[in-house]
Amino acid sequence: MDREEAGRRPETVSASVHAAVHGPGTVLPRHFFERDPPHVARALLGKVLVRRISDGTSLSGRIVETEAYLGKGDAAAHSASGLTSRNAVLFGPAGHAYVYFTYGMHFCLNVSCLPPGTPGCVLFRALRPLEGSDAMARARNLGLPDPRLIASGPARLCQALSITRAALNGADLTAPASSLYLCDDGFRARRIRTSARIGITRSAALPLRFYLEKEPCVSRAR
DNA sequence: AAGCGGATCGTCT
DNA sequence: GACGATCCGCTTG
Repeated sequence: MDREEAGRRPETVSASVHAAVHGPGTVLPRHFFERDPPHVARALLGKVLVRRISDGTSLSGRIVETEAYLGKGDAAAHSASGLTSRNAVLFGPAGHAYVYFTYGMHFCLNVSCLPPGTPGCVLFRALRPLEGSDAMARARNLGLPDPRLIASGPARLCQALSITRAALNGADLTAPASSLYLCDDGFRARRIRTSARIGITRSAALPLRFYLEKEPCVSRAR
Protein backbone atom coordinates (compact mmCIF):
# COMPACT_ATOMS: atom_id res chain seq x y z
CA MET A 1 0.00 0.00 0.00
CA ASP A 2 2.63 2.46 1.10
CA ARG A 3 4.75 3.13 -1.93
CA GLU A 4 7.05 5.68 -0.38
CA GLU A 5 7.86 6.53 3.17
CA ALA A 6 5.84 9.53 4.25
CA GLY A 7 8.66 11.21 6.07
CA ARG A 8 10.84 12.73 3.36
CA ARG A 9 8.68 14.37 0.75
CA PRO A 10 9.03 18.08 0.23
CA GLU A 11 5.71 19.68 0.98
CA THR A 12 4.06 22.27 -1.18
CA VAL A 13 2.20 24.70 1.00
CA SER A 14 -0.06 27.51 -0.04
CA ALA A 15 1.33 30.92 0.72
CA SER A 16 -2.05 31.97 2.06
CA VAL A 17 -1.63 29.79 5.12
CA HIS A 18 -0.89 31.97 8.11
CA ALA A 19 1.84 29.80 9.56
CA ALA A 20 4.47 27.73 7.82
CA VAL A 21 4.47 23.96 7.87
CA HIS A 22 7.82 22.78 9.11
CA GLY A 23 8.17 19.72 6.93
CA PRO A 24 5.96 16.66 7.30
CA GLY A 25 6.49 16.49 11.04
CA THR A 26 5.99 13.49 13.30
CA VAL A 27 3.00 11.16 13.25
CA LEU A 28 1.05 11.32 16.51
CA PRO A 29 1.54 8.05 18.44
CA ARG A 30 -1.10 5.98 20.18
CA HIS A 31 -0.37 7.32 23.66
CA PHE A 32 -1.35 10.79 22.44
CA PHE A 33 -4.93 9.52 22.26
CA GLU A 34 -4.92 7.49 25.48
CA ARG A 35 -6.18 10.42 27.52
CA ASP A 36 -9.50 12.00 28.35
CA PRO A 37 -11.25 13.27 25.22
CA PRO A 38 -11.22 16.94 26.34
CA HIS A 39 -7.44 16.81 26.70
CA VAL A 40 -7.05 15.17 23.31
CA ALA A 41 -9.47 17.62 21.71
CA ARG A 42 -7.42 20.59 22.93
CA ALA A 43 -4.11 18.97 22.05
CA LEU A 44 -5.27 18.26 18.50
CA LEU A 45 -5.81 21.94 17.74
CA GLY A 46 -2.98 23.07 15.48
CA LYS A 47 -2.04 19.53 14.47
CA VAL A 48 -2.31 18.42 10.83
CA LEU A 49 -4.75 15.85 9.48
CA VAL A 50 -3.33 14.13 6.40
CA ARG A 51 -5.23 12.02 3.87
CA ARG A 52 -3.31 10.06 1.25
CA ILE A 53 -5.59 9.28 -1.67
CA SER A 54 -5.26 6.54 -4.23
CA ASP A 55 -3.24 8.49 -6.78
CA GLY A 56 -0.51 8.98 -4.17
CA THR A 57 -1.12 12.65 -3.47
CA SER A 58 -1.74 14.03 -0.01
CA LEU A 59 -4.54 16.26 1.13
CA SER A 60 -4.06 17.96 4.46
CA GLY A 61 -5.30 20.67 6.73
CA ARG A 62 -4.56 22.21 10.10
CA ILE A 63 -7.09 21.26 12.76
CA VAL A 64 -8.85 24.41 13.96
CA GLU A 65 -11.99 23.04 15.65
CA THR A 66 -12.78 19.87 17.63
CA GLU A 67 -15.38 18.50 20.02
CA ALA A 68 -14.95 15.98 22.82
CA TYR A 69 -17.45 13.21 23.50
CA LEU A 70 -17.18 11.46 26.85
CA GLY A 71 -17.69 7.86 27.82
CA LYS A 72 -19.64 8.64 30.94
CA GLY A 73 -22.02 11.45 31.84
CA ASP A 74 -22.44 12.51 28.23
CA ALA A 75 -25.84 11.68 26.77
CA ALA A 76 -24.84 13.17 23.41
CA ALA A 77 -22.10 10.59 22.84
CA HIS A 78 -22.85 7.70 20.51
CA SER A 79 -21.45 5.38 23.17
CA ALA A 80 -23.98 6.60 25.76
CA SER A 81 -26.26 3.58 25.38
CA GLY A 82 -23.54 0.97 25.40
CA LEU A 83 -21.78 -1.12 22.80
CA THR A 84 -23.47 -1.66 19.43
CA SER A 85 -22.11 -2.66 16.05
CA ARG A 86 -22.25 0.97 14.96
CA ASN A 87 -20.16 2.40 17.79
CA ALA A 88 -17.85 -0.56 18.45
CA VAL A 89 -14.74 1.41 17.48
CA LEU A 90 -15.30 3.70 20.46
CA PHE A 91 -14.86 0.74 22.80
CA GLY A 92 -11.64 -0.38 21.14
CA PRO A 93 -8.09 0.96 21.41
CA ALA A 94 -7.28 4.66 21.11
CA GLY A 95 -6.17 6.28 17.89
CA HIS A 96 -8.67 4.63 15.53
CA ALA A 97 -11.13 6.33 13.18
CA TYR A 98 -14.81 6.28 14.12
CA VAL A 99 -16.69 7.33 10.98
CA TYR A 100 -20.47 7.49 11.15
CA PHE A 101 -23.16 8.26 8.62
CA THR A 102 -25.97 10.65 9.48
CA TYR A 103 -28.90 12.60 8.03
CA GLY A 104 -29.03 10.18 5.16
CA MET A 105 -26.11 11.79 3.38
CA HIS A 106 -23.26 12.93 5.61
CA PHE A 107 -20.17 11.33 7.14
CA CYS A 108 -18.37 12.59 10.23
CA LEU A 109 -14.88 11.64 11.48
CA ASN A 110 -13.83 11.00 15.07
CA VAL A 111 -10.75 9.52 16.69
CA SER A 112 -11.17 7.07 19.56
CA CYS A 113 -9.60 7.93 22.90
CA LEU A 114 -8.75 6.08 26.13
CA PRO A 115 -7.84 2.38 26.54
CA PRO A 116 -9.95 -0.54 25.25
CA GLY A 117 -13.23 -0.91 27.11
CA THR A 118 -13.44 2.79 27.90
CA PRO A 119 -15.31 4.75 25.21
CA GLY A 120 -14.69 8.37 24.31
CA CYS A 121 -13.69 10.26 21.19
CA VAL A 122 -12.93 13.56 19.52
CA LEU A 123 -14.94 14.84 16.55
CA PHE A 124 -12.99 16.70 13.86
CA ARG A 125 -15.10 19.75 13.03
CA ALA A 126 -12.94 22.01 10.85
CA LEU A 127 -9.62 22.27 9.04
CA ARG A 128 -7.67 25.10 7.52
CA PRO A 129 -6.57 23.67 4.16
CA LEU A 130 -2.83 23.13 3.65
CA GLU A 131 -1.97 20.72 0.82
CA GLY A 132 -4.35 19.97 -2.04
CA SER A 133 -6.89 22.70 -1.47
CA ASP A 134 -7.84 22.70 -5.14
CA ALA A 135 -8.49 18.95 -5.08
CA MET A 136 -10.48 19.32 -1.87
CA ALA A 137 -12.57 22.11 -3.36
CA ARG A 138 -13.26 19.88 -6.36
CA ALA A 139 -14.34 17.04 -4.08
CA ARG A 140 -16.77 19.51 -2.51
CA ASN A 141 -18.09 20.67 -5.88
CA LEU A 142 -17.03 24.22 -5.12
CA GLY A 143 -16.41 26.64 -7.93
CA LEU A 144 -13.73 28.59 -6.14
CA PRO A 145 -11.43 27.09 -3.49
CA ASP A 146 -12.60 29.43 -0.73
CA PRO A 147 -10.72 28.03 2.31
CA ARG A 148 -13.67 28.87 4.55
CA LEU A 149 -15.95 26.53 2.60
CA ILE A 150 -13.64 23.57 2.03
CA ALA A 151 -13.52 21.81 5.40
CA SER A 152 -15.41 24.02 7.89
CA GLY A 153 -17.94 21.63 9.36
CA PRO A 154 -17.61 17.90 10.11
CA ALA A 155 -19.44 16.68 7.01
CA ARG A 156 -17.67 19.15 4.73
CA LEU A 157 -14.35 17.95 6.15
CA CYS A 158 -15.18 14.34 5.28
CA GLN A 159 -16.37 15.27 1.80
CA ALA A 160 -13.20 17.28 1.13
CA LEU A 161 -10.94 14.40 2.21
CA SER A 162 -13.06 11.59 0.69
CA ILE A 163 -13.63 10.00 4.09
CA THR A 164 -16.39 7.38 4.14
CA ARG A 165 -17.44 4.81 6.68
CA ALA A 166 -16.81 1.92 4.29
CA ALA A 167 -13.28 3.08 3.55
CA LEU A 168 -12.04 4.25 6.92
CA ASN A 169 -14.18 3.27 9.90
CA GLY A 170 -11.88 1.46 12.31
CA ALA A 171 -8.68 2.51 10.54
CA ASP A 172 -5.64 2.89 12.77
CA LEU A 173 -4.65 6.56 12.49
CA THR A 174 -1.27 5.88 14.10
CA ALA A 175 -0.14 3.23 11.60
CA PRO A 176 2.77 4.23 9.34
CA ALA A 177 0.95 2.93 6.25
CA SER A 178 -2.38 4.54 7.08
CA SER A 179 -4.06 6.59 4.39
CA LEU A 180 -5.29 8.86 7.18
CA TYR A 181 -3.07 10.06 10.00
CA LEU A 182 -2.22 13.00 12.23
CA CYS A 183 0.99 15.01 12.35
CA ASP A 184 2.70 17.48 14.62
CA ASP A 185 4.60 19.84 12.32
CA GLY A 186 5.81 22.13 15.08
CA PHE A 187 2.96 24.62 14.89
CA ARG A 188 1.75 25.73 18.31
CA ALA A 189 -1.81 26.83 18.84
CA ARG A 190 -1.95 30.34 20.26
CA ARG A 191 -5.32 31.08 21.75
CA ILE A 192 -7.83 28.29 22.32
CA ARG A 193 -11.50 29.08 22.92
CA THR A 194 -14.12 26.82 24.46
CA SER A 195 -17.87 26.64 23.90
CA ALA A 196 -20.85 24.33 24.01
CA ARG A 197 -20.99 21.71 21.28
CA ILE A 198 -22.95 22.34 18.11
CA GLY A 199 -26.08 20.58 16.91
CA ILE A 200 -26.85 18.34 19.86
CA THR A 201 -29.85 18.23 22.18
CA ARG A 202 -28.72 16.10 25.12
CA SER A 203 -25.89 17.16 27.45
CA ALA A 204 -25.93 20.32 25.38
CA ALA A 205 -24.45 22.66 27.97
CA LEU A 206 -21.12 20.95 28.48
CA PRO A 207 -18.17 23.12 27.33
CA LEU A 208 -16.60 20.51 25.10
CA ARG A 209 -16.08 22.37 21.82
CA PHE A 210 -12.61 23.79 21.23
CA TYR A 211 -11.43 26.09 18.46
CA LEU A 212 -8.68 28.53 17.55
CA GLU A 213 -9.41 32.18 18.19
CA LYS A 214 -9.55 34.50 15.16
CA GLU A 215 -9.54 31.51 12.81
CA PRO A 216 -11.60 32.08 9.65
CA CYS A 217 -11.99 28.37 8.90
CA VAL A 218 -13.85 27.53 12.10
CA SER A 219 -17.42 26.42 11.32
CA ARG A 220 -20.18 28.87 12.10
CA ALA A 221 -17.65 31.68 12.15
CA ARG A 222 -18.96 35.19 12.36
C1' DA B 1 -28.82 38.35 8.51
C1' DA B 2 -31.49 34.84 10.09
C1' DG B 3 -34.76 31.17 9.88
C1' DC B 4 -37.05 27.22 7.70
C1' DG B 5 -37.38 22.86 5.52
C1' DG B 6 -35.91 19.21 2.23
C1' DA B 7 -32.72 15.64 1.15
C1' DT B 8 -32.12 10.66 2.56
C1' DC B 9 -31.00 6.28 5.31
C1' DG B 10 -28.70 3.63 9.11
C1' DT B 11 -29.65 2.78 13.71
C1' DC B 12 -32.25 2.00 17.63
C1' DT B 13 -37.05 2.24 20.26
C1' DG C 1 -41.56 4.26 12.89
C1' DA C 2 -38.76 8.23 14.51
C1' DC C 3 -34.75 10.67 14.65
C1' DG C 4 -30.30 12.47 14.04
C1' DA C 5 -22.77 15.15 16.52
C1' DT C 6 -25.47 18.34 8.81
C1' DC C 7 -25.59 21.07 4.76
C1' DC C 8 -27.68 23.85 1.34
C1' DG C 9 -30.94 26.69 -0.92
C1' DC C 10 -34.81 29.47 -0.54
C1' DT C 11 -37.66 32.63 2.01
C1' DT C 12 -38.44 36.70 4.72
C1' DG C 13 -37.23 41.01 7.11
